[in-house]
Formats: sequence, structure tokens, C-alpha cells
Amino acid sequence: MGKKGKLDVTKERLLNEAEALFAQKGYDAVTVREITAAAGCNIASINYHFGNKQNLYMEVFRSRWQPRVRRIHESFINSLTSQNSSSPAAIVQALAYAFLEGPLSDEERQRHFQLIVKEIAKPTTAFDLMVTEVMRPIFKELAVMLSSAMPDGIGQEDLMLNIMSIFAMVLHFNFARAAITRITGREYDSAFKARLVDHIIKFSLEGLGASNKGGGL
Amino acid sequence: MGKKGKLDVTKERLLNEAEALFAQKGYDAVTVREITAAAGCNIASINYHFGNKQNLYMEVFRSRWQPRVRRIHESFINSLTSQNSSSPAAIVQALAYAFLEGPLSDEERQRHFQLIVKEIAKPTTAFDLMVTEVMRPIFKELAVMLSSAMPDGIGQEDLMLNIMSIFAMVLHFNFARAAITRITGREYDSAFKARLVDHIIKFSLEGLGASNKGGGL
DNA sequence: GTCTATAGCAGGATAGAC
DNA sequence: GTCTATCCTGCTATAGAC
Repeated sequence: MGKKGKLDVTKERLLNEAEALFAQKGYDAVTVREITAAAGCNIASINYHFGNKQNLYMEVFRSRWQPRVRRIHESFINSLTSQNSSSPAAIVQALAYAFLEGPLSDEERQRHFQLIVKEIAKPTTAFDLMVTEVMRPIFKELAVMLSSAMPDGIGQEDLMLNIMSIFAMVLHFNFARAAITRITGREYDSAFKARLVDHIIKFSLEGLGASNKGGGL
Repeated sequence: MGKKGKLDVTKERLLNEAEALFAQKGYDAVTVREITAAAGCNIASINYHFGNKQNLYMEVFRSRWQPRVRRIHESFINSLTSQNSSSPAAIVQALAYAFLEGPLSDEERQRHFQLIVKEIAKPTTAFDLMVTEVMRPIFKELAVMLSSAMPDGIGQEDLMLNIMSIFAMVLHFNFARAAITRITGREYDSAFKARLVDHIIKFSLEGLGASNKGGGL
């Protein structure tokens, strides 16, 4: 809206820096002074361009976060149609890949999930947008995809819990990086990330895969 | 330390209210004014009893959070020895039960996990305590317990990833309550909680359990 | 559209009476 | 040990010059 010229670069820089800082430290912990300093412009600019800090935060979700979800979703659909299978294995594989490797740079992905986790932990107005525009539709879609391939008697709710569990792992392995690094002692590099994708696929399809072995004490 | 008399009730009340508020809203969002008002005492009392707000936060972890971890762990060990099995099924069952039903009241559990999640999302000095005193030892213990019952060739790291995935679900189903309620439309009552325990056990042991079915598109 | 300067307020921490 | 009153800092938001 309005004229899009050279004049909007400040606005764009503000959105970029704001997103990085909000993702990193959370809404309350970030000050407008910090954001404007990072963007190399003046304190008043946030008020001029967005009205106030709250609106800037929402605009980060609309102009940065939401388009990124669409890119992830497209990547998921593409990688699924390029395989010629709608087996659970194929679906989980495409899903884990889209979310953990997919179209996002590592930095983008980290931001993306930090924003999600912070909204889940302490919902604000952006939470509504997250649930109605993203989670609910994607979970519904996955339920439809999976239901035909699941054991026959499975209910909608069981299906939904399965989907949420996969999502839980994807989310966890993205947001608990610090803890995971501290516990495993491994760097969060691309080799480890590839390993995580494999693990999520394997665990989602067969869990511990030891149900037939374990013995009595 | 020091004299334990009627005089420490204020201190205890401060710790209780501080924990509830920190868990709910996070460290930054809570003000000492809020805490002292909830505890029904004066603003200066936090400074008097704990020195400053930071120390109060750490003391919440030491005097409330850490003992609660011990109770959960004891409950886990007890329920495991009362079954006469160290099969993965028994271990996962005892684990899911200890964390989702176990010795904690629903309110306590919610607080407990909110504190964990907030530390994982934005580590402070309490994060060290969490990793070294709790996560690392429990994960190690679980790795030892499980390794004998797992498929023979499994490496330490695979084992650790499996354990972290179970932990991821337990954590997720505790902290994402708002999102889960919004998506499933179900109240987070004890019936639903029991269902979640069953689900976590089932999913941990066999994943989607559909690896043999799904067909080509 | 961008800046400086400042109003107006809320935060943590402290001094000192009781 | 608890209180009131207050200091000082740092925040958002705004007014007004350029």
C-alpha cells in the first residue's frame, strides 16, 4: 500500500532487525531503541512506520513469518508429488525434510521456530494467526493424507495426536538446540541436522522399534 | 540456614508467588511489585530476603523446582520396580506416567514444565542447573536402562535421540496446551491427559504403526 | 521521511523510620 | 522483619525542527 520506492528500505530494515531480535529475545525483552539501532535509523521511525511496537510485532508475522510458512508448505507438497507415493513413510519424509532442511536457510529456520515457540509458550495476538492460518489447516491436510494409509480402525483423534507428535519432534529439535548441544556434545551442523531428519522419520514410523525384543528383568 | 521460625513465612510466600508468576509470564514480564503484591507484603521484602530479583529467580529453582524433579524421578523408579520388567514398554510407561500423572498436582506440573520450556527457549543461569543436575543424569540413566533391550547394533547417539524424542513429546504435550486445545477442541482434563499418556507410550514404542500398510499413490 | 529532544511513566533497588 | 517514601534508570511514545 502507498508508494513503494527507495523510501521503504528503512521500513524493511526495521522488519528484518525486529524479527531477528524478537525471535532471539522475545517481545518484552526487546526495546525499540535496540531495533532502531540495529536498523541504523532513529527511535521515532518505528512509531512513524508502524504506529507502535505491537503493530511492528504483528507486521513481522504477516510480512516475514507467514510467507515463510507458505514456502515450507510448498516444499512439502513438491517433495511429496515428486515421489510417487502417499505412504506414511513418504509423507513423514517429506514433512521432516521440508521443516528441517527444506527451502529455509539455517538462520531463517531458527528464527521461524523461535517465533512459533514463543507464541505457544506465551500467546499474543499473533497466536490466533498461527493457529487459524497455519496449524489447523496443515494438520487437517495431513490427517486426510494419512488416514487412508493408517490401520483401519484409527479415529480422527488418534490421527491428530500422531501428527502432533511428529510436529512436537520437529519443533523440539529446532528450539532446544542449546540443550541438545549441551547433552549430546555435538555441534548443530548440517551433518547432525541430516541425522535428525533420519531419526525423526525412523522414530515416527516405528518408535523405539524394540517392542518385540525387551525381556523381563 | 539461620533461624527458621514464623519469620520465614513471608519468604516462603514470596517463593510460591514468584514461582507461579515466573512460570506463567516469564522472568522479564514479571515485576517485583507484582510478586510482593501477590504475596501480600512489601516491595522491599524481595530485596531484604533475596538481595535482588535475579537471586529470587534462582532460589525458586533451587527450593521448588529441583525437589520436584526428585519426586518425579522417585516416582519413575518406584513404578518401574513395582512392575517386574525392564522392557522398553515398561520403561516408557513408567516415564510417561511419572511425568504426566505421577506425584505432581496438575498445577504443579504445569508450573514445572513452563519453567523448563522458558529456560530452554531463553537460557539463564538456571539453565546450567537444569542440564547438569537433571537432564544429563536422567538421560544417561535411561540410556543404560534401555540399551540392553534395544536392537543389538544401536549406537549411543541413536539411543540418546530416541530418549530425547520421548522427552520432546512429554514436554510438548505439557507446554503446548493452549495450541492443543485450540486445534483438537478438547478440554485438557484428566480423561484427555490419560489419553495422552497412552498415546505417548504407543507412539514411542511403534510410531505411526503403519509402516507395513501404506500403498503407492 | 528522518531526526533530536523530551514528556510521561514504570521498573528495580535503597534509605531510614518503626 | 516490615514498612513508606524516594532515587535513578530505561522504557514507549510524541512534538516539532529539518
